Amino acid sequence: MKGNKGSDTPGVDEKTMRTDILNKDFKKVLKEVKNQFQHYTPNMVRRVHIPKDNGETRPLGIPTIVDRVVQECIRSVLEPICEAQFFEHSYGFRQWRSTEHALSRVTDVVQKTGYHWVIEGDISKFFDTVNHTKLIKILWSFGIQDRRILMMIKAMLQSGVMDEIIKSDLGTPQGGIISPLLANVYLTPFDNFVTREYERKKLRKEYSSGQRSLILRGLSGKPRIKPIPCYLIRYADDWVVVTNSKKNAEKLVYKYEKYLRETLKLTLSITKTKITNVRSKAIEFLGYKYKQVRGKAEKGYISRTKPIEDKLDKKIIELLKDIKMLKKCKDTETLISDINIINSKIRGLINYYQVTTWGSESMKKYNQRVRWAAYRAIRRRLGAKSAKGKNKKVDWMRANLCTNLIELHSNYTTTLPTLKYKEHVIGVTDLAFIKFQQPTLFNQMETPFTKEGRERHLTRLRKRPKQFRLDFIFGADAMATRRLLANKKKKKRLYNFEFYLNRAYAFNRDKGKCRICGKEIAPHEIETHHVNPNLTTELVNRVSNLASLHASCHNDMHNLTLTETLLLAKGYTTTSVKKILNFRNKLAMNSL
DNA sequence: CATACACATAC
RNA sequence: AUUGUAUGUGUAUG
Ligand SMILES: Nc1ncnc2c1ncn2[C@H]1C[C@H](O)[C@@H](COP(=O)(O)OP(=O)(O)OP(=O)(O)O)O1
Repeated sequence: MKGNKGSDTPGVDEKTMRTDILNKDFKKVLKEVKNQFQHYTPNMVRRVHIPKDNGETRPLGIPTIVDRVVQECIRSVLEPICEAQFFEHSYGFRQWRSTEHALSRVTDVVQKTGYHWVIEGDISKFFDTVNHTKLIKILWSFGIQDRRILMMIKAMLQSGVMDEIIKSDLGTPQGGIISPLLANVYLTPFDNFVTREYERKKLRKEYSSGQRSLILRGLSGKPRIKPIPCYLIRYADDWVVVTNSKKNAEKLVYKYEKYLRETLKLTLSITKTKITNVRSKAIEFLGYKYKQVRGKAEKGYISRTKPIEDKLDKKIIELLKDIKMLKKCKDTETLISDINIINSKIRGLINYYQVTTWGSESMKKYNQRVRWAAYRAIRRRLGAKSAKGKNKKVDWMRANLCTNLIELHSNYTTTLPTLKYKEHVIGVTDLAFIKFQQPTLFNQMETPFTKEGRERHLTRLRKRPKQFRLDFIFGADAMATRRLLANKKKKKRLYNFEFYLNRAYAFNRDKGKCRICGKEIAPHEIETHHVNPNLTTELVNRVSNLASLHASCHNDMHNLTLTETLLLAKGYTTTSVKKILNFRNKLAMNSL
């Protein structure tokens, strides 16, 4: 939560993460949060309207920091329970799943089944129309039946909006920490409704299409109509169903609309819901366009994906505006840092669209405009003569000669607008440096909620597992924490809530070893030293200012009567002594 | 190897 | 000051 951009944006009270959690006393914070769980009365949410992409506005509901903490507590226990019951091809708001997975699922289904009639569904004002009582019932059906938890969730949902009179029993705040989880819970019955007749039944024989008899016999022996073949891919309230004919698509839309309206009290925007033959027209999903086109070989179709043009258009216009602002930079240093920001914006766009087969073609349309805008803006900033003569500061340089983004730029000899400053050659990166990456399907076994799933994840990313269970060593009831709390003569300013959090990260960084003697530290002897205790409250407890030590090493380091020779006599190695002296030096220097 | 902080995208 | 969940990239520090 503290890493969130909004952590210093208050709700209806004035409280922020920095002033009211991190800088506060550890025990006080714990107590305040625990108190919330006695009789939970959440604050109202603060209403802020932000512009949406389509010109309308989005009403945010910003909870107070304490309410965010409480919501996070509840989210973290509910999530594993819910996850086990979510639909496998729901990709929104879920760990380790992404838009890329959703997109590749769509193309994969279409390619392998040959079905090319697609329904694009859109639920109006989704978060704002979630029905509270229905939601609680669905949670119950998920097996979440603890009255206390359900009452707290109900309270969160009903805590009205500041400055708005009407208290309704509709909606979960856009901005609430549990809202995305609740949204997926709420649509799970819909997932089941869509998939239970066909997709779920066919799980074992995935994709084997069309060759079964038209009539199946149910248990009663009564002939049953063969279910309409259909596959659902959902991302939050945005969903796509792939089926085999226009007629069937129409039937399904009819059924789905009725179900959503009658059972979930949601409106399927009929005007926005479209039925498309992806062999003749593209669908739009998650910022991507997708259609099938004839392949080079006579028969068969291949997938083509690309960015939605007008969305990309808008982004590029924004980008060009930013680039033009470069000419207003105060000095060369801010110019460089602004170029880096421009570069990360360009990289961001490339990164999102590199999974599209036609991404490169789309980017090339804007390429030249962006390059020249950048060149002119930098030249304007530094004056016309900076682009003339032998040692031009502003110049076109080959990408592989730039000193920034080396890993990327070294693969290209395209010229880029560059700025030379000291030893650096800073290039404005190019939209055309987009390289198609085949989007991957989500591996259903790879989830953070099982031991095996976590292992698969680590091996795929070629990472090593975390060595320590930080919550065991540093949790509120852990030995190291109790010992610290028992220590009476500690300075309040240093030992605030942030310290309790960050000492765990420092310990992990130090690999559980003492920064003085290099030996492992057992849980009962961990102490965390402030390298420079005189920094401001915001800086003292940064991980970079903390060092994990043995309690004894820590003591000896602070005990100035122990001279170098006495330390050696005590059995410290020469390198350990050096480290002790180093720490002492830093303390002495900074206390001046 | 780790964390923290910028940017991007989806909803 | 524009909140949240998720994904991805880059830079910096040890
Ligand atoms: N920036 C955001 N912050 C918080 N929640 C968001 C944000 N963007 C989207 N959401 C959540 C709340 C939305 O109800 C839900 C679906 O988003 P979206 O389809 O874009 O709008 P919407 O369903 O609220 O209105 P509509 O589709 O009628 O325009 O995702």
